[in-house]
Amino acid sequence: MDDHGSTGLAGRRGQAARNDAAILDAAREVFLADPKAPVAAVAERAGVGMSALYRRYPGKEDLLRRLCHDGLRRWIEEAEAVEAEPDAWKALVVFLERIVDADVHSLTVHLAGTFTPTEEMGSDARRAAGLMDRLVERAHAAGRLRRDVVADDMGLVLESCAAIRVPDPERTQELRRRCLAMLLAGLAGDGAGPLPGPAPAPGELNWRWRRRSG
Amino acid sequence: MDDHGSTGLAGRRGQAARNDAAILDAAREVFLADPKAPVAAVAERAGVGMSALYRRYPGKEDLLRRLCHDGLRRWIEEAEAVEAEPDAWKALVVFLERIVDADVHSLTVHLAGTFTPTEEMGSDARRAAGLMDRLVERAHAAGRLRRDVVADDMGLVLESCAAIRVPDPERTQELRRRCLAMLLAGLAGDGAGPLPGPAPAPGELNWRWRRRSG
DNA sequence: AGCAGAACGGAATGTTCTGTTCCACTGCTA
DNA sequence: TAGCAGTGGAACAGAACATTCCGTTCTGCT
Repeated sequence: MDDHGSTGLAGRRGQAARNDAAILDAAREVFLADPKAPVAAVAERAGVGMSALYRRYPGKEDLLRRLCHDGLRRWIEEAEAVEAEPDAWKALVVFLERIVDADVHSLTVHLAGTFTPTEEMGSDARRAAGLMDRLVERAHAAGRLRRDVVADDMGLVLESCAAIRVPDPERTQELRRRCLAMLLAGLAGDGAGPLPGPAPAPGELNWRWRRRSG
Repeated sequence: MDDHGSTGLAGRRGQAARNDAAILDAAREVFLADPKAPVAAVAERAGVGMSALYRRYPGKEDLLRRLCHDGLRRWIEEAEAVEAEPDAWKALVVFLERIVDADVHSLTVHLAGTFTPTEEMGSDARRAAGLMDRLVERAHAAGRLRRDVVADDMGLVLESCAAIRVPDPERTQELRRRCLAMLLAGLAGDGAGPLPGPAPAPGELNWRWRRRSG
């Protein structure tokens, strides 16, 4: 059976393929705005019925998991992409900008806790942490990052930027960039005094990932 | 009828007065953690029954409103308190630290949208904005704040810090302080380049306050 | 041309969750 | 000591939600 090109527009096959994407896009938008949003909201936003959704995912949790895992993979992808950049500081900055622009942090952090994670997600998360470590280490070695900043502080930075949200998505992105710029200016060079408090410990900001104790 | 001292510990009167505070404290904790939390969670946390709650507030919305308005008043209080500080930069920093420590920003911003605001709250909000303007203006005049930062950028800062949250409240406060310090270091002096994008417009970050259009 | 079934929209269903009310009880207060 | 303000917690009604089901459409293959 020929496929007429897998992403072609014609026929039922194309419709289905387009729905695949529409559902994922809608789910991203809806669940990023409110992680507890009802499934029906996703269907409505995607312009499809409930059955189109349940044909693809056994349940809500599976959709959430998929969304989160996709975000995690994107994270790793971006982190690997900037490793080629020779300027360590620029690599870090570009990476953070990309994560902030794509709203990947919310995807991987705020969605956690709404589903039970796979083992593969666990190992991917470890891999991601390793990449972040290296990125920060390089920036330190280049002397461009203030010394009392640790890799897990980047979690603080991303969490801060992801918190900015206004109804218009494009404006949201602009404001987040502005927030990131303020943080970066504070991160570079040595500030007036040392940063207060113990630095965030590894995994401390990912508490939503911990298995529910109830 | 004598009162034995209005906050005294003895008897039914004292019990009631203590419950007043317990309910407000519990409500703050619960609703800050999740603005959509059920009322029963507040009662449980406060260690009281439902009737103790409904005797004081006609409904959930009234409790939320009260919480938010209290936060707004606290905001104004803190802003007025630092006006006496002669060092403009220190005034701004101390103010931000106090707001972050007391988690007042979440109270006034994240709770909005869960109730319909009073007119008095509207005027208080305007008053608060005016105080922020003056605080930033002073810091600018003293040359301690980078020139392309506007008053509404403080909303960005507070939103960022308020987003940091871990299960332990004290640790949360430490991490927020750290986040604030990074932002302040970036805010002081002129950074590497100008801040990107149009600065946040007045009221742009308070969109939750806008009346629901549905 | 004609059939088998993949894909779909959306209403129906059963269940959980929540705001609010109600009632019997307690122990100050006057 | 009589009365009632104050209370705990169960009961209730209705909203919200994930999931299922059924009738329909239209493609892809023979």
